[in-house]
Amino acid sequence: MTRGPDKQFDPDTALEKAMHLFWANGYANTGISEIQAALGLGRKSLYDTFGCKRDLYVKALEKYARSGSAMHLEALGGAGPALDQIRALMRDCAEMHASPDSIGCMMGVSIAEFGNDDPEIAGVVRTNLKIIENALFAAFERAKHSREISEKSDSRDLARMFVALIQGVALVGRSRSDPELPHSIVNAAMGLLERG
Amino acid sequence: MTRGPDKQFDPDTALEKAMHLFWANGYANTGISEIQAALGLGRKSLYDTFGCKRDLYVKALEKYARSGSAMHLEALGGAGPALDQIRALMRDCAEMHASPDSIGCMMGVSIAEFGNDDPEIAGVVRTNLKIIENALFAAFERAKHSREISEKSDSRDLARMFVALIQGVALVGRSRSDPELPHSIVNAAMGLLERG
DNA sequence: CTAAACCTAGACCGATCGATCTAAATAAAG
DNA sequence: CTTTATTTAGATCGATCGGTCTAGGTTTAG
Repeated sequence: MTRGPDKQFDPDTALEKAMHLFWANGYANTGISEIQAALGLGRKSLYDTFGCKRDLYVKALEKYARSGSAMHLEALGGAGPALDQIRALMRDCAEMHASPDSIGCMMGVSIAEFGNDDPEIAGVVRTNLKIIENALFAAFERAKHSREISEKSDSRDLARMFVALIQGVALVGRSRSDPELPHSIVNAAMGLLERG
Repeated sequence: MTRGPDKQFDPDTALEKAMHLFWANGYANTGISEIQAALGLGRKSLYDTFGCKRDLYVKALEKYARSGSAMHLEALGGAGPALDQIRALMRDCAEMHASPDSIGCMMGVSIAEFGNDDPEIAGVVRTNLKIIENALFAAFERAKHSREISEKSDSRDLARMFVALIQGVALVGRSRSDPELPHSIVNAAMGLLERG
């Protein structure tokens, strides 16, 4: 039997705002007060709902991983030519990180900040990257069988290379060096893939 | 006319140790006390020699950039088949980041932590990545003219893609996911390059 | 010797951090 | 109504941070 009002805020919306803060600024450079202000919550509500700062970060990272995985799986999952799907995915990636609003990829930011120090965080990142690698692997296998790419290609290696490329694109996007960079990178990769 | 003893420590050696700390742990997660302990210096000597923490970080980042640029320019600068030089460079990169001791690339770590917030830091990173891109560009141009790679290749795009790949390899190296990943990534890239 | 420059060791300061706690307001259940 | 749970606001705590400062030791120049 519950008494009193339900939560007057949506925990999932709040978590998403926290996710964006951690994503943009990293863990150490995001203060609890900053999170509190952005979420419009009292300190007690924050701790009651999400636990300590690190727990909140893990929840935010898991949320990012879920939405990222879903996005990649959707892009690579349907019917139709696999190479087209891969190309579309990479072009979207380039487009996103060519924007002056790009803040990179939270997976990459998390790796940079935590490396392998925190086992749970490292596990979330590894699992997510592996999911994307496997989705790309399946797509490359389909592309190979339908002769869209060379049969001499190693789909596992290609999948891993494209995961690395996505991380590279996100990184140069975060650095805001030159909006042309992401497009150059993807152009080169797709050109090689289509000719090789 | 100087009086008293010369510095009883080598500033360059000390800077290199600080560089490794920042490289491994990032800026925010490296404390002055930690640096002081690693360098074996008194706090006063530290501040007299290198200024505040951020100035020390910039000096460390510049040192990293110098040595990294030199390494890449040396690998790509000599005579001989350009494609072989590129392959050797990438294999070395994979080897380095396949090690369980890999801590990734300080450029990538710096981008993840600072993004575009600190203009001076962003400038150092951008300059360094541009130097490497240009060295790769020259190598790809040579490879193209000597028919080592397809004439249809865009050397500028390829150079940028390989910079992104290097950053991607370094990132997965820092995450210590799987020692095979860096080799897979480089195998795929070199395979595409040699066939495309 | 004295004087000056550099060193280490460590106290110290103000600010900020994450986290806890209290108090008052609010809203739903009975 | 009362009761209970949740809310926001904000005081507060101990720890840690970057940075400054003082004290005392050491080495070199004159």
